[in-house]
Amino acid sequence: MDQSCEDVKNMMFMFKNIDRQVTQNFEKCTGISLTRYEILYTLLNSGQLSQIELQKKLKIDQAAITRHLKILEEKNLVYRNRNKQNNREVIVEITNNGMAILENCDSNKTQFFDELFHDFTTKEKQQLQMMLKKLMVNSGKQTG
Amino acid sequence: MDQSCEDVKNMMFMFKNIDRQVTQNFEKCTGISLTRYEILYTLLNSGQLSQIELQKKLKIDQAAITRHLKILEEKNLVYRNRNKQNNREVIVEITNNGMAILENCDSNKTQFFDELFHDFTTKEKQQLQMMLKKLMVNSGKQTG
DNA sequence: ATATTATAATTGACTAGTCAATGATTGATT
DNA sequence: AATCAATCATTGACTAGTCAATTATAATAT
Repeated sequence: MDQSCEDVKNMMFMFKNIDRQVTQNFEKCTGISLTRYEILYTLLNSGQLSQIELQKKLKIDQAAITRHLKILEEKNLVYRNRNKQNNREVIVEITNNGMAILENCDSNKTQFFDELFHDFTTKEKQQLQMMLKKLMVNSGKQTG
Repeated sequence: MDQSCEDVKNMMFMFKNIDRQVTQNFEKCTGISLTRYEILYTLLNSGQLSQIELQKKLKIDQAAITRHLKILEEKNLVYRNRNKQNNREVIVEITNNGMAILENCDSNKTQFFDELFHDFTTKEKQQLQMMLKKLMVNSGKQTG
């Protein structure tokens, strides 16, 4: 296999491993999973959202959203109520408890991210960000 | 939350999504999962390996390795035999069938990767590779 | 008004990882 | 030689996603 292809494959391998490591470490460090953090954070910024809106923002399957929210609701971190105007929808909202959780893990999270990127310049971070955006678009196009 | 931290969080989010997309698309495109492709490819290049050696190269859990190999063995893509010199070890080797599979998916794979990086310059790819290596190291350090 | 279609959430069955416990074998210590 | 510790593979129970089928509701067309 030619070198360029080998390199790309290697990058995919690294993607997988970095994601796994980061996800694991984030939870150890902050006490909340990265996805559930993301859900709470999105709700904090956007206010009330239906599950489908949340799904579109987070780009994970609706089934996964439903299950996460069930757990977050059990822990009193979100409220869920049917939309009176459209009974198909469930409207989700963060609770005070949920906000407190976000605040609590904030300094851990910051430290965590700082460590991860400690040997990156600001410019490098920008470049990475830009390249990731391109890959998001390209990988999104490949099917559907 | 400050902007830099927000950006980093966003990158982690993109990591997750790119990995998911790529993994999914790769399998659709080539007919084999990226991890199992990686296992076969590693065996092709390294010859016989014990499961623990494979585990160290792929950096995924031993349990996952065992399960993948079981399936690959059922499909006659690898051989597995206890090491006579050390009966704790299982020695794994790719079969001719396994090599054929790798060859078959090769052009699909190449096209797949080309599409994914179609708007990247060679230099950008190199930079990305370098940054991913740094992130691998950094994320590996954060715990154990 | 009724039948059809579309949308939103849920559930079940699946894949691919994790960790922790277990079993078998080997190596080291006394 | 017998015990104790370490190593390797396996298994079971778990998390977090996927897809496909189901249910309930809303919107549309006849």
